[in-house]
Amino acid sequence: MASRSAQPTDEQKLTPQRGAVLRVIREREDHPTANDIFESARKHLPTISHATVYNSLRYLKLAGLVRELSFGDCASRYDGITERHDHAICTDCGKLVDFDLTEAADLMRAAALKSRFKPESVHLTLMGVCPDCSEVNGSNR
Amino acid sequence: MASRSAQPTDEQKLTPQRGAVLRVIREREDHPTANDIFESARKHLPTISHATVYNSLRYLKLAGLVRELSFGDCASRYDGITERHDHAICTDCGKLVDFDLTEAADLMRAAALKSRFKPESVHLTLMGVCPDCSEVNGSNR
DNA sequence: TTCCGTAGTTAGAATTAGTCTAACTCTAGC
DNA sequence: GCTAGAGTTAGACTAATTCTAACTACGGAA
Repeated sequence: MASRSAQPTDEQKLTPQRGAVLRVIREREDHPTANDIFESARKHLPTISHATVYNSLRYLKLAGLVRELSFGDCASRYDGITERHDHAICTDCGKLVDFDLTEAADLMRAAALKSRFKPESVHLTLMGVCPDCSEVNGSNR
Repeated sequence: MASRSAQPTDEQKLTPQRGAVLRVIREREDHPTANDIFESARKHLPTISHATVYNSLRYLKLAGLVRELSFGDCASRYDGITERHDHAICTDCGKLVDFDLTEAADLMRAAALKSRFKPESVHLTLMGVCPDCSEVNGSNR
């Protein structure tokens, strides 16, 4: 996120700290926790504090630049891909993989009908065994 | 422990503490957090400890008697309904509602294909506005 | 029956994630 | 230079969860 201070938009608010947080999330293809981000951001910006990382994450989330995910383990994870997509979690090694289910629109409609909610977004999580693990474990699973 | 020492099955392991935890989860139709469960279980079993509740929850989860859910707020929630079902979360009031999407089997197949995972279960979360909230807020939303 | 090992429970300490707060810094407008 | 506002910082605080070590109950072997 560079330079351009022409328009007084949200971009103006992308301080060095927020930029560093965003860069960390975008540079990693895994889904780091807030703490992972803190550690990595400190490499670029040694004085950045814990609270700033959380503030930045909240800001970036509101600005729609990152997405917050949460799975069983209490620590939120962050994802720089902001288009709608789904996740698969390996029950063996815990790996988290992105994929996109094109049926999502239909899905949301069906879910909204069933639940009688006014739909905003839908998110699907597949629990299963990832290709690596199922290969290692062979057929005994 | 309750009587019947006939079959040495899993049921043998349902100690009073675990029974109390299970009862609490089943008696409530909301989705209590571990702490809610701890508080309620203490009413039946005043000496039960925090760690025992967590141990029991882990045991019950492994035994397939309860399900753990997790949403943004760090505290896991527990659900006594063990049949597969989906959840809708109100973005306005935070209410969590169960529903069942019959398309789930197809869904899982499609998701497994896309992600190349060996599927075990699929879980769908609809974010949206619940009937109550959308009624209150009327059309200005 | 007594002893021993195992499983489960207990209390409380420790750890981890995340929030809060008050002081500090930077920048813009006066 | 002074002031206000936004953002940052360090560190205290809170809540969720796990760990640990001592204790208890119970079943099987001697």
